[in-house]
Formats: sequence, structure tokens, C-alpha cells
Amino acid sequence: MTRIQKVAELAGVSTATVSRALAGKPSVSPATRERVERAARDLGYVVSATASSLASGRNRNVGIVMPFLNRWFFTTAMAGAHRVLTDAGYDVTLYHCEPNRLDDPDGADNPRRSRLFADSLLRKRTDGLIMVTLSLTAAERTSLHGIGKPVIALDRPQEGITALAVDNLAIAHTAMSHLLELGHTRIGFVGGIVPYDLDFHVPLLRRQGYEASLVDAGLEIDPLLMCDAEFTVDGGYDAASQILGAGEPPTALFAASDELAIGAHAAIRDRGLRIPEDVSLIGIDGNPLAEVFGITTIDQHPDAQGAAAARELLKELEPTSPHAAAAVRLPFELVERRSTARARD
Amino acid sequence: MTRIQKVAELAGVSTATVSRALAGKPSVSPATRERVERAARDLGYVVSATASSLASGRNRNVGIVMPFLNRWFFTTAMAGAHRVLTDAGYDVTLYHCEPNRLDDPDGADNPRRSRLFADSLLRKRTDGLIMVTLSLTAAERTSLHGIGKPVIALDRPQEGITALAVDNLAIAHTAMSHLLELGHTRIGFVGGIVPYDLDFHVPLLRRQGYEASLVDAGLEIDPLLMCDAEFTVDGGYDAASQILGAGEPPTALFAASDELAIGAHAAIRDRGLRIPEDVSLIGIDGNPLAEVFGITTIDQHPDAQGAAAARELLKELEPTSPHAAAAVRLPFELVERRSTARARD
DNA sequence: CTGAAAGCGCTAACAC
DNA sequence: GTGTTAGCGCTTTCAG
Repeated sequence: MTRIQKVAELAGVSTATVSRALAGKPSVSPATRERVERAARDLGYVVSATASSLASGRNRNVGIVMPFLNRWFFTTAMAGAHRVLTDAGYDVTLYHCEPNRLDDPDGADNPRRSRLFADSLLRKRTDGLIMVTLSLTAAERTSLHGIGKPVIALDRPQEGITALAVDNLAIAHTAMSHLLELGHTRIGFVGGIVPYDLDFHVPLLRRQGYEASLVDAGLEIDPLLMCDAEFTVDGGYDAASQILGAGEPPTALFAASDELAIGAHAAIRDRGLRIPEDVSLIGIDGNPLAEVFGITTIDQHPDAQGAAAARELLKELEPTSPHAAAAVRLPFELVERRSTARARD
Repeated sequence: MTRIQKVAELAGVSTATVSRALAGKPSVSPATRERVERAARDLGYVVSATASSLASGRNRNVGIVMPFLNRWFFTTAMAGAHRVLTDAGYDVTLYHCEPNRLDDPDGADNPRRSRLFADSLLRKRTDGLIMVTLSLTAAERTSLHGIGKPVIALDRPQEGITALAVDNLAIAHTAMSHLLELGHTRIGFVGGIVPYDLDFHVPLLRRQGYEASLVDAGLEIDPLLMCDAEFTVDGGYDAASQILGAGEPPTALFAASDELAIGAHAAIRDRGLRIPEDVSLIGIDGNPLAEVFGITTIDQHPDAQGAAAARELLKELEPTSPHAAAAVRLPFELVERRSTARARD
């Protein structure tokens, strides 16, 4: 492969000047820059990332760490971050952090995860890290701090780490307001639980939002109208079935995610009920699949969340460039579709 | 950060020996190795990936290039490859290769993609590449060859690149055989098209398999029973609706993917038809979502496909380790669920 | 089996 | 604005 020396020779300058010109440093005369760029192009020269990293201490590479590599929310957030980072000239190295099982909260028996924090993440390959919806143990946090590189956590506030998180209470409130404004008073809650990493953060906030909205509206909290499940379509089916079969049925269902809502959708129809005539249904996320079923949702723009996390990280990596100092807001919004309608009198 | 020198001092050996010991080279006495490992552990030393790369020429890093970063099939294949690679001690950097639009087949107006092939991929950051379901232009192939690193293509045979691909003809044949054995004679085809990169490879093979099966069974090919759509749920809905509304309706539908099948499922039910009593339905892929709807499918194990591609690449990266020389088979299989049943007489 | 020494390809002071 | 000169932190001949 062509090295910098060749380019220097062809352009008739020193390697230092080639380096400066190609890095876009200001201290290069236009004429020289032009000659260097031509020489580089003619030779098909591209700098060696490793050599550049070693010499400069900057990798132009950031790591994204995710608990799941093929679930919609995670990969969509990742894609958002990826685009911002590559547009800024960074490469992205993807790390998989296996969730700890509930019966092994410290990951004593999670070798892949141990290796990640003991080795992979410490190899100095990245300039910074984005951790998507991941809960770390104290030891892991210590390990991360040891590398002395910026870390941004997305959707999981944790001690000592800059975090971006959507306002889950407000999201739940928005969903409930929509239902309440349509005149519903018996509203069921298909809640989600996260069966790993002992993390009840998001599910808890959404449930709290549900209950608070009910109380604010002067309505009672009926335990028979609430049921939890994993954040999966199957879970939503079962939880909704249970709610619909117990006591006086609700006229509306609020599901803590779109996947749960899709499951609830099937459960409602399987009981011979119509949507929205008999039961209104709303979810959370913005999963395109919900659109196919006409399910009203609160879109939380996971791609934008990933992009925001990436921008936040870039801000720390390149303090020189001017960035808005304002706190990051992760927006969300109601998307009305045909699964919600006025309650019948 | 601790450097190799510190470890050498603590262990009372030279840096060369530390390097050898930690790399697992055989030419180190057990006693020395032991001392070095202890010293490294005590100091929390982890080698710098960049320094090691520069000195050795090996990155222990492979690139995965994908046209979509958040679609189930792609991310599932990626996850399969990721696991094999990280288990082998490699990091994975993820590249996004934007598909070329049909009105710009050479990507003249696709700056992100141009940059990928002109820069990112040439920075010598990786030891090899896995390209998932991606069609390259001649120029891109040339560019790739220039870097002189092994490349494995998954599910897209192309000139000059080692490729792994599932037998799409056989898959279609298996699906059709299932339907035919159930006594169906009017079978519709919800076909997929790929509206980018001018690539009609997979859709074409699946359609050919459909037609060939019909011919083999002595049945006629009825154009009214075939309709193409994008590989999306929406597309499946529309295509199925059209088939069900034209001429004498089929008693079974074969969809070229599970997403198409899910759309078809909704279309069938929306016309007041029952599954499988009125219409049988089969898809392709193994998408877990199809399971929720009870849709029979041909599972093609995308995770295993990704893993196979990764193993194939490792074989080229580490010719020393013993590997089976046998050609790679990508298996698939019929998964019967409740969407298919005997045709009524 | 181990050490000394020469780079890997580039960048960053420091001169001029 | 540009060249010279040290390294960045590690691996790898080459000796012994």
C-alpha cells in the first residue's frame, strides 16, 4: 500500500507537510495543499488508521455497546448514532454486552461480558463509548473510568456517567391524556418488565405515569386493570388477555411499548372485540410495525436518540467546534392512528 | 495507561518476552509465562490495539458492511457473525453501505457510499470484510481488491468475491411442496422485489422456484395469482389483496418473505377469510414475528448464515488452525404452524 | 528460551 | 509555511 513517503516525494514536500495538508490543518499554503492532494489522489493514498492513531493518540473511532444486536429499538438507535459519527469522520466499533441474568446480577458467570470489560473495551481502540440502554455493575463502571475516555449512556441514567434519557413519565402522561380526552375512564395498563440486569427503570416510570394520570383525573387505580409482561408481542397478548378477562373490561388499553400493543391488538381481536369501537389501544415507541396495524402510539424517535447521544459524545471529543451548550431534549410525540376513538357513552 | 515496559520491569524480563508470553507464543518457558501473566494482571495491563496492529500488521478487527442497520434479517445475520468473531478475539467495526438508487445505479450521487469505498474501507483498520447482501459496482469491487484483504459476501454471489448463499430455489421448492402435499392447486405468489442496487437475485430465484414447482406438479401458471411488492409488511398486504380480488381466488398463498406473509395475513383476514380454513399461508425467513401470527415458514437461520460467513473469513485470516475444507452449506427448514392446512375438496 | 534493537507509518513539537 | 527529528507502544527478526 502507498505510504505517506511516496506522496511526499511526488508532491515534492516533507511527510510532515503531507500529513498537515491531508488533515486539513490551516498552516499549509493553498498551492502546497493542492499539490499534496493531487499527489495523494493520483497514488490512491489513504492514511493508515492505526499509524495515525498511534502517533496522534486519536483513533477517530467510537464504540457502541449494546445488550441486543438485533432488536428494533436498539438497532434503530444505533443506526442514528452511526450516521452522525460516520458523517463526522469516525468509524464505529460495535460491542455486544450480554445482559446479566437475574440469578447472576454481578455477571460472575457471564464470560463474554467479563471479557468485554476486562479486555475488549480496554484495548484503546476507541475515543469514546456510547452505551445503549445498559446497566453496569459498580466494577464495570470502575473499569470504564479507568480508560479515561468519554462515555455517554443512552436511556439509562447511572452514577458517574453522562446520560441522555427520554422523559418516560411525560410519555406515559401524554398517552393517558389522549385516552382520557377521548372520554375513557376504564383504562387498562399492559406493562413491561425487563427480565435482566435488575433494571426496572423504564417500566416503572411508565407505570407511574399511568397511575399518576389516573389519580390526576380523579379515577381509581384498579389492580385488575393492570398486568405486566416482558416487552414482547407474546407478552402483550397474554397480559391483555388477562386484563380483558378479569372483572369489568376496560374501554381502552395503554401498552408500555408498541410490541406489547401489537400483542394486545391480537388479543383484543381474538376475543371478538373491535378496535377502536369496543376497545381503544395505544402503545409507545414509534415502531413501524405498529403502523401496519393502525395502532396509535407515542413516537420516541429512537434514531434521533442515538443521533443525540452521538452528538453529545462528539461534543466531548471535539471541544473546539462550537456546540450548543443547551441540555439535550429527547422529543416524543403522539401519533394518532385508527386504534383510538371516543369512548361510547 | 500501563505500558508493556512496566510489565517487563515487574516481571523482570524484556518487553519482547512480555509480548511473546501475552500473545501465547510457544517459545516461552512456563515459569516466565506465569510471572508475566501475574505482572500483567497486577498492573491491569491490556495491550494497545493500535500499537500492536502497527507493529504486527494484524488488526484483530473485521469489518461488517451492511445496507441496512436496523432490519431484522440483516442485524440477525450480523449478530451471528459478531459472536463468532468476538469469540475468536476479534473486534467488529460496522460500516453502513447505503444502497444505490435505481435512478443512480453507479452511485454517482451517493456521497456516503462513495466515501465508504474511497476512504473508510481503505484505512487498513480491518483484517477482512463481511458484506451482507450487498451488490457492488465494478469500481467498488476494484477498490476492495486493492486493499488485498479477504472479503466474504453473504447472500449475494459476485464476481471475484467468495460468497456464501442459501439455495433460494430449493427454499421456494420446499415451501411449494408443503402446499402441494396439502392438496392445494390454486396457489398464489406474493413476490418480493428489491427496489435498489438493481438486484433481482433473491426475488427472482424464489419466483422461479414457485413457477418450477407448479410446472413439476402439472399445474398452470396463472399471472392473476402472482403479484410483486417490496419486502415489507405493507407490500405484502397490498399484493395479497390484489391477488385475492382478481379472478378465482387461491386456496393458498406463498409469500417470498415473512414480512410479506404478515401483510398477507392481515389482508386475508380483512377480506373476511379465515386462515387456514379458507386460505393457507406460508412465508420465508424465520422471523420470530411470524410465530406470533402462527404463520408457517421456511426458516433460513440468518444468524447461522452470519456465523458461517464469519467462520469462512476466519479460515482465511488464520490458515494455520485446522478447518474443515468442506463447502459451507446454509441449512433451512420448514416450520409448520397453524397457517397451513389441507385444501378442502 | 530470552534480550537487543530496528522498525511499523504517521504526527507533533520544535526550528527556521 | 515547511522541514527535521523524535517518538507513539508494540512486535519481530537476529543473536546468543
